[in-house]
Amino acid sequence: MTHDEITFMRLMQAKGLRITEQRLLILDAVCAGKGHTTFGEILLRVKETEPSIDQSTVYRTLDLLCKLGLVAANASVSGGMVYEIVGQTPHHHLLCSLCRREYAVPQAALQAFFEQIQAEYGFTVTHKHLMLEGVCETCRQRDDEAGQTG
Amino acid sequence: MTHDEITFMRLMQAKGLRITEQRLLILDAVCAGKGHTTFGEILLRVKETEPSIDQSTVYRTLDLLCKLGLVAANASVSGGMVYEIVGQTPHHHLLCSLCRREYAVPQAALQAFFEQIQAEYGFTVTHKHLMLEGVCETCRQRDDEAGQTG
DNA sequence: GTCTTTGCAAAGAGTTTGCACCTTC
DNA sequence: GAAGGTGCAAACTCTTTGCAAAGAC
Repeated sequence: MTHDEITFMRLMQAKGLRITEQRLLILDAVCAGKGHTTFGEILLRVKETEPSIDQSTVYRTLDLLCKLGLVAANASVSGGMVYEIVGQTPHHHLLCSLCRREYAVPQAALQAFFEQIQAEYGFTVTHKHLMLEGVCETCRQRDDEAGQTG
Repeated sequence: MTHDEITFMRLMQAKGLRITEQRLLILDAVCAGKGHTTFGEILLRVKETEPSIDQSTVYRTLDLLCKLGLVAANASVSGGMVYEIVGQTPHHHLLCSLCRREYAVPQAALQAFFEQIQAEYGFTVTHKHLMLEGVCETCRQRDDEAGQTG
């Protein structure tokens, strides 16, 4: 069990909601994708195991999982939605705009920054999955080398 | 002239593109909305002056303005796109999830944080319009009071 | 006069909804 | 057995595209 299946079951029972094959499959599919997973990827993965599953079920279930706080939904750059399991430790992401790779950043690294915003603006940041775009070290070095020699 | 209309004209002429009534109107509409403006708001504002304008024109023009670097497009939390004039000074936003109000934050306030990310992760943040969700001071105080008395 | 841009309409993605049937508890 | 969940199909929103007419230079 790679994810909080027990948390899921407990939450469901507490709310009088049914635990179904489909819901477990969809939760699994979100877990299987490290980092942010697009809707299409989740649907594809779920359909591998159970082809009869409908996209409306996936949408409804993802919505439910978000409300339960097990999954976080974010609007992706391309317009669609991306989903991610909310782990024990809140964290954020660095997305390299060149290689499209994602790097996780623990909440601790942003804590000081959030506190500064709080102090200066009285604004309490509650953002759970911040996505910072930029250029990663690998890509930057590659670019630097290309620039030097050219 | 509230915005870089001259910059716009110069850019257009340099690229051999036509300066039209519609394009000026759409640029105005993006300027008129402080902070992030949704597509719907822009369309509405433009239609007030010129009802015959079509949404496809607005989409095409916004796309053009983005390519010219005059407007920045971001995926909003609700899925649609939001647009904003790219000013001289880069800045970011605090979005209150309770009152939906937006607060601008100068780039300077985030500089130290971006440098920390650079130092710790070798990652150069290039994000131009960061959108941080949270709770603003006004809403937090209201909630605090409600919580105390209740 | 030429080439770009526009409005219209229709198509295309992505997402939501209504409903009859099925499943979980 | 009752309440909730699923699949199907259709609707709905947001965005893009093709094309003939209109407009900028």
